[in-house]
Amino acid sequence: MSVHTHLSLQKDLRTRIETGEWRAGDVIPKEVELAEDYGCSRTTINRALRAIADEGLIERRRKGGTRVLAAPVRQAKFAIPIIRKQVEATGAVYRHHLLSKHIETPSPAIEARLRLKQGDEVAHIETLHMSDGRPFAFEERWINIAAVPEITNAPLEDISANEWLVNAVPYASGDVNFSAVNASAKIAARLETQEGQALFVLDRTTWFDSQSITTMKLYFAQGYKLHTQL
Amino acid sequence: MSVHTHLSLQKDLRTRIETGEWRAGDVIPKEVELAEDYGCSRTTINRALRAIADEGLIERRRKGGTRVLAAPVRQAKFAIPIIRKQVEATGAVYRHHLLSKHIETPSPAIEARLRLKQGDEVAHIETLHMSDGRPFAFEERWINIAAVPEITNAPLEDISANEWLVNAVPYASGDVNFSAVNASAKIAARLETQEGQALFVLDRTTWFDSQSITTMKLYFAQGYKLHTQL
DNA sequence: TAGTGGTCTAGACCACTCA
DNA sequence: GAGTGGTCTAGACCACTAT
Repeated sequence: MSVHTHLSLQKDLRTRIETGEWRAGDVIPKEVELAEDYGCSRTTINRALRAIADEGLIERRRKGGTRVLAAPVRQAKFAIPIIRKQVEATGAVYRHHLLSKHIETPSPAIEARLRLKQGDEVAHIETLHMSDGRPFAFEERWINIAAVPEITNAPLEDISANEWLVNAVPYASGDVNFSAVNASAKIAARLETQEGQALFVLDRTTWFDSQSITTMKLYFAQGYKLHTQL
Repeated sequence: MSVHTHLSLQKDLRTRIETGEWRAGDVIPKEVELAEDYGCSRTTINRALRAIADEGLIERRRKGGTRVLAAPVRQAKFAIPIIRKQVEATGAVYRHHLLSKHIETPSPAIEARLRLKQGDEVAHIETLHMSDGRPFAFEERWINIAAVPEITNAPLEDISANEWLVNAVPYASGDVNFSAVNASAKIAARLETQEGQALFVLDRTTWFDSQSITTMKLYFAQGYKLHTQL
């Protein structure tokens, strides 16, 4: 093994791009040449370049070579943890209150979001998530009973629907939207704020194996920020 | 080469986890065994497992083996493109208006955010981004002149500060926050909405080589959603 | 101390794509 | 048709860590 690892190579190659040695649009040397220059195997160079390409810094084409991209599309990554863990990560004590749970015929909007057949019923659940005794987020959720019939017997006083579902259907996929809304009177009361207060909202619909599981809206208390680094 | 590729292996291994053949907490077979089972080399198995580990589905430890994680931390990825491209991607026509540009002594808050020395000056720029003639986002930005002196001569009527900076300092890193705020009277007027309207805000500070470049707040017009898939 | 993943290597063949 | 990246292989040694 030479003195280079795929990580040190990544760092070095990235630097050569960032300092402008290789400018946007330039074709950088081919793998075989880089391998000779660095005195390592082509496999290792390849791994380093692949990592950089995944980040969007370069673009690679067979025969065309490897190009530095002009406007790297910045990708922000957010972790979407279970709410309990999100609260506990701040050092606060988590609790949740099950405010209501009904089995009902969904509104047309919910029926469409979950792509239900007519007559399918949903569990409609309202939960308040607390951090050190103060409201952290208000959750309104609808669950496709046909997909998860066990929900009707779940002990949602002890474990939040959020967490129960993650355990019951851990590897689901889904759509996520973030937006801002003015608090309605009802939601303002839940979150102990004023009607009209701007709230950060997470809107999520979850699927497993092309069957809809649940759709939910999570209204975070005033002042919440979603943070990440680039 | 066997019939397996690292991609087909990834898919197969993922399925075995998602269907519950390997449950949360289980240790799955070691690389050498999987290589024998699938009739491929350990290198290929390793690559497939590494990819799955990057997604947060499994956890790998030397000597400890590979474990299925209990609560996979879902990672949402968002692309953060140049605003012009974001608008144009919807098929709309993009334009921007430079509302103001001043060289000034920063407020203490901005000074702290950019970690400026006392006496350092900033360019304070206000821009309105338009989509098909309607307000799309209002941008308030402060630029560290010491870091990017060329900004004082940049033709910001023709190219938005957003885009100019991406070209001038393409490979910067930074912090990003998303939040919700009520529109002030001034911002409401810019975005042609009402005071108090909940707005989705992107708050970003950018660094290059541990020197601060710029900090900005981007207020999106009413109804904006940030979307992604899991 | 022993077992498992982390990584590197040299060589090979393949697949895409540019000219 | 030829050049470049994409990938696989077999073997090797290393680094971490569980027991």
